[in-house]
Amino acid sequence: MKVVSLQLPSGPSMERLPLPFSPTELLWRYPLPWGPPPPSPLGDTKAQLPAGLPPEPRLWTREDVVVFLKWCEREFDLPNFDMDLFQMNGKALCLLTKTDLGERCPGAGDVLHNVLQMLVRDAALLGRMPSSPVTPTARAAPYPPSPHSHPPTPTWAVDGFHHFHSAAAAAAQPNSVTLSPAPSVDSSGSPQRGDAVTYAPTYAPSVPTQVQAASSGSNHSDSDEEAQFAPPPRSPKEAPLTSSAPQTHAQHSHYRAQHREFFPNDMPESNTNGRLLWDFLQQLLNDPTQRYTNYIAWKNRETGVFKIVDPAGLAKLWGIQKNHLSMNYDKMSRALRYYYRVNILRKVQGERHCYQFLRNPTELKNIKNISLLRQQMSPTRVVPQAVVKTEMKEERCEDEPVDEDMPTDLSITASEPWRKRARPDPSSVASQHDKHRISALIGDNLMPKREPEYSAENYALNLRSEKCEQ
DNA sequence: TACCCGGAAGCTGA
DNA sequence: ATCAGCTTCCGGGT
Repeated sequence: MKVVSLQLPSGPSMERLPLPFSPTELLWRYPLPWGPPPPSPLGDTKAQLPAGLPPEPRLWTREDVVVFLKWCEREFDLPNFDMDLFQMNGKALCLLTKTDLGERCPGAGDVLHNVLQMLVRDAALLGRMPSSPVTPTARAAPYPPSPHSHPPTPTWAVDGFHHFHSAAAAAAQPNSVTLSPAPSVDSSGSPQRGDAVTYAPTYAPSVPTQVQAASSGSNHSDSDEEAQFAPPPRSPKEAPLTSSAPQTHAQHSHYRAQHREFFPNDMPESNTNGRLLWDFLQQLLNDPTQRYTNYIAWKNRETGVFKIVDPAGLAKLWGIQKNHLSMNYDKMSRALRYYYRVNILRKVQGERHCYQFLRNPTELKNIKNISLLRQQMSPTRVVPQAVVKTEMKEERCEDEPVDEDMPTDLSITASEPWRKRARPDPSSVASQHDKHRISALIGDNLMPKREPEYSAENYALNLRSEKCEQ
């Protein structure tokens, strides 16, 4: 993997860790490595590690761990930890899962876990991405809105984020995307303001772009756009939010209250924290402040259709999220294509960089749970590839319901069976990819084949029903 | 040329 | 050790 020189916040700003944001909060705070970070609401005086504490938690001694925990108690208004349960060095501490931490410090495990994860990640980022000034560049113009763009459909207030965002707004909590602290209990997000297609033409770059490109050696599709990289889209409304949050103890407490509201201890594993690509995309798409619409934006939220506005930029974000800094759109799109076969996504034909979620966030969220049942489920119906190709030649339009007999075997081109591309002998294909076939089982089991639920229509329907459930 | 596709193998964290 | 979910690379089609 190529090492990228990225301009990351360094020095004091990195030591003043904006706790208790998640590891990936770094990304959301500093949405791009090639732009300076926005002011951190938590980043000032209070939220810095005690002096002398190494920034890399895994290097901490037992004493350091104690110092850290004491600091957390103060800083985040956490109940006092039982230090006997933390007789360990930093490395061991970092190996504790959220559940482990929750057992040791009920009510604060998730906070502690997130803090640790962020520290670890920050340390890793610092270690591998020395800052390197490069020539500032600026995007000449925002991505032109697609002529097919639909007007905003500000109706998706359907999930558990609803109250969170309200609270967050009340607390002037900026950057509330918080991919990782796990609001992705339901990753859909629920913007309180206008959403959907906003290609964010309002952003006026005011800071130099800092990028030393990962793509200098990576695949096509990066370099050209890279030369145009501008700072992340930031809607004007973000600025006041970002800058108006002095770091106070009360706000730590407030954050904590929100945090716990979102991540009650009895459901610590019910999210993917943006670690999964679909979740990552959903959270960017549903960012309440619409900061990522220069990267990815809904074209039609009701039907789950979205457009990757800046493929290279989005891929980089994803790469940062996953610590694969050589990520590019080619690779990321491969991951997206794997979602075809499990009917999470499909390509919108004829439109570049346009995809459609075939499942709403709640369904996606449930995939994880349902997967636990896969062994109890009936085996996958295997459809011979040749048959599928014959059966499904007709191209579907974007909003047309998917064929009820959508093939789901992984060896089958489920996403676009109308493609007439020559394929290897189906029998040989069928004997391959056992590993991925397991994934297909999960997908299959999620999708009763007689229910056309993966249609755009049903996507919207599900959204509405979710609203009702709220 | 960029996008798009899916096969194949490998990696990583749980 | 197993598995999910990618990541990486690739050859080929549009």
